[in-house]
Amino acid sequence: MSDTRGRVLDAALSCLVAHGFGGTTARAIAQAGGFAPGVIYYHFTDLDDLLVATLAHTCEARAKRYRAELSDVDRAGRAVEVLRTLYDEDTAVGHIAAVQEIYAGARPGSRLAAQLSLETRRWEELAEELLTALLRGKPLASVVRVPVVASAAVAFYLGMETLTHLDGDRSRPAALFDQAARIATVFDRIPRLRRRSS
Amino acid sequence: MSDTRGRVLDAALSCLVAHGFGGTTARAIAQAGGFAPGVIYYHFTDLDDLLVATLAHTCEARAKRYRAELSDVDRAGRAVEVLRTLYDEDTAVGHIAAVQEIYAGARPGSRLAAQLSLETRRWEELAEELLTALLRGKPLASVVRVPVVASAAVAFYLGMETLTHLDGDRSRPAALFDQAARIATVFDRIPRLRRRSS
Amino acid sequence: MSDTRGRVLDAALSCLVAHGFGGTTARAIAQAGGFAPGVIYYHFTDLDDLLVATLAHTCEARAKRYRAELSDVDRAGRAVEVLRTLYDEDTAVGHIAAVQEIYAGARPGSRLAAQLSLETRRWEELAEELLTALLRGKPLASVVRVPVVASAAVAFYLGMETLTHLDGDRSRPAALFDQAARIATVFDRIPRLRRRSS
Amino acid sequence: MSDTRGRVLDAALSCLVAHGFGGTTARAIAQAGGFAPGVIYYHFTDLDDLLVATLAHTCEARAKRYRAELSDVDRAGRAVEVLRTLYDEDTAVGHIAAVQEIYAGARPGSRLAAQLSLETRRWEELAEELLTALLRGKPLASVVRVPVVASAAVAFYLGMETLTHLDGDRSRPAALFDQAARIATVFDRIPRLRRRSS
DNA sequence: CATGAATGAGACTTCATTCAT
DNA sequence: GATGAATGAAGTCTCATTCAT
Repeated sequence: MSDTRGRVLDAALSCLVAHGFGGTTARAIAQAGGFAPGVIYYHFTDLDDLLVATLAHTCEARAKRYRAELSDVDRAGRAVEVLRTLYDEDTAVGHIAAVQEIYAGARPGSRLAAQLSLETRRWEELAEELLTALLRGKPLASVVRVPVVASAAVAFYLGMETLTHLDGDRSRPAALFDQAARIATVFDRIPRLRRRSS
Repeated sequence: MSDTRGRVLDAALSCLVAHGFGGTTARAIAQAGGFAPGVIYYHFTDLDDLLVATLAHTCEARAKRYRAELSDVDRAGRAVEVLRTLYDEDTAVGHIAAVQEIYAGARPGSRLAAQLSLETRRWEELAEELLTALLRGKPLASVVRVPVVASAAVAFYLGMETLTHLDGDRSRPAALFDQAARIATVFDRIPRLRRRSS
Repeated sequence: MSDTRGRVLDAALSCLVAHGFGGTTARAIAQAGGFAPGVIYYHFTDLDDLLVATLAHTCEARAKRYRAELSDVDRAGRAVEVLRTLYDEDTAVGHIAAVQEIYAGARPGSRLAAQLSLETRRWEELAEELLTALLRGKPLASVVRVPVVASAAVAFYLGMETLTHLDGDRSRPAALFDQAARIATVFDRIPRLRRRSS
Repeated sequence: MSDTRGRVLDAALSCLVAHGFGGTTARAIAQAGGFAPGVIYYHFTDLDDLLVATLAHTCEARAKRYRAELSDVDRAGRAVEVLRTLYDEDTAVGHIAAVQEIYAGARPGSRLAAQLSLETRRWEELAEELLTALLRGKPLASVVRVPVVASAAVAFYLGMETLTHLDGDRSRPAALFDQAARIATVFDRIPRLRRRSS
């Protein structure tokens, strides 16, 4: 059973973080992981294949974590708080930077793009769950299409990362979370309507 | 006089649209424009230089158009309507796809990244102007930090494009504009407070 | 009558000094002289032709100067003194650096190489004249083949320049002139034999 | 194990001889050695790096040979004789032509220039050893600064090669060795002074 | 399983030179 | 006489990928 496979995956992730999509070459990955370039092709079909696996790997781990922390959150204020923490974790482990690089570099139509669509869909589902919980019983619920707003949330998150990554200005997400907290407070003040159990 | 410079700019833009950032090589641009690769280097220092110029070129043209159409809009419903039209234009001329590719491909720290920051700032300013007009007199104004939300809007727009570009699903922006229209209607129903002229 | 031709010649020389043989491109010369690249091809067949002319131009000027200063020198001490001054002049006007670059860059068999042979021959002749004057009547004269030693002197001068140029160590020629002066003193102490006028 | 590295080194040397510094391109080297251009970059960082290695390689081999042959020579006549043989060897193996090309082509300030300075220093040291042995006990010793004359000898050797290389006139070195032999004979006739052992 | 040398296509860029104006 | 835009060949170097060991 190959432990090396995991090393390759890790090396690819850290290479993405350190050198970007364009700098994630077979040689660079091999050097980052301390193995020979040929190893990559033993465990993966080609670089695209490796990147697909890397993406799946990091997303799965992070999504599990998100779900664990958000499972019983139903107030916006608390949600923002938790998301801020999770976001900081993302940043710390490099997940964010790597995924953003993959989004940036993947060519439409490639296998990597397909996997990306799949992961995007998963994150949208997660957002839908949270949104549904937050909106339960709120009068605003009738005006909001949950899937659409969930999709908007994912898009926003990705875009914010692209900008932050580019200018390295880490105060941007901070300000955004602050603003979100402010709006969350207003939101949480809106009373829930009585409903039959659903 | 240099009409060719403009042809190079156009070729770069269409190449970005057709082959993405990674596919925008000197050769591909030359082929797209029907000139020799050397021409690029006669008019521009670098591919980077060309891309910077291309970005500035398309952004300037589009920003002018946005400003013209949005100058006297002060209701959200109308704003969404106009933005939808402008967005369709963006899509038609390729502006959007090209800019998104550049965002995706630019390496942090590069000259291109710097220009991108600059353009981002400009779009944020435009968003700020619009937001300020929309919020004037609204009770929500006190809870909203205009610059932060403007920045969020730009981020969202960029992220939406990244996703749309990747999976080619043009129904996403349509759904989002619909949702935005719906929220705009609610928003426009909130009455403005009386204010002293200002 | 073309004054521009002279400007091209000067530009080529200063370009040789500033950027070396390899950096002496048509564009670089044009920029150095403040004219369009096309001008070069109006006055000269090609770059090789220009370099040939440049070499001839600077050598002629310097050779005239050497001959003027050395015409009536017949003692080694004085010769070394004068040569040191002329060498400093060479350095100041860039003659030396330019010629050295041409020697370095010229391909055997090229027209430039042919011109170089010709100029070398001229400098050897000048050296022969000086050597003959210095050796007149000396007992050493019988052991010395003037043309051979003259050729050695030119070779030495060229080699010294190559080394000096490479490491930028201007103390080397200084030390060599000092040593030469020391040997010249010894040489001048050897009495001349009586001879019939010759 | 890398036998190919050696082939690349040899190819570079022969390419230098055959096509000169300017003609020693990656492609030309690859063709000369019968391998793909990419191989060069597998074994060396750079063309510069390869040239540095080539220089070191040939110089080391030759210097060892010089030292072996000259170790116990203390008379000028014999020295000239040995040097003439060594020179013929240099010519035969291409060492001389290659090194001369490198001297000619190296840009001041480059890594190659630095290596060249180093090698120059080594040849000067060798010359110093020989000169010291020849001058031991001679009255002339007091007027001669060994390091300076050693440096002059190296410069002369280099310059002679530049000239010979350019016009392909192999009679020049022959004449010079003849002249040197003649002077050596005179020199060897000067008696050594008595000295305390040292 | 793993290695690392080798390949060859292709990227960017520079340059001498030409030519219409 | 002079200009400067354009060309196309050639140069350096990188990289995904293969393959013998």
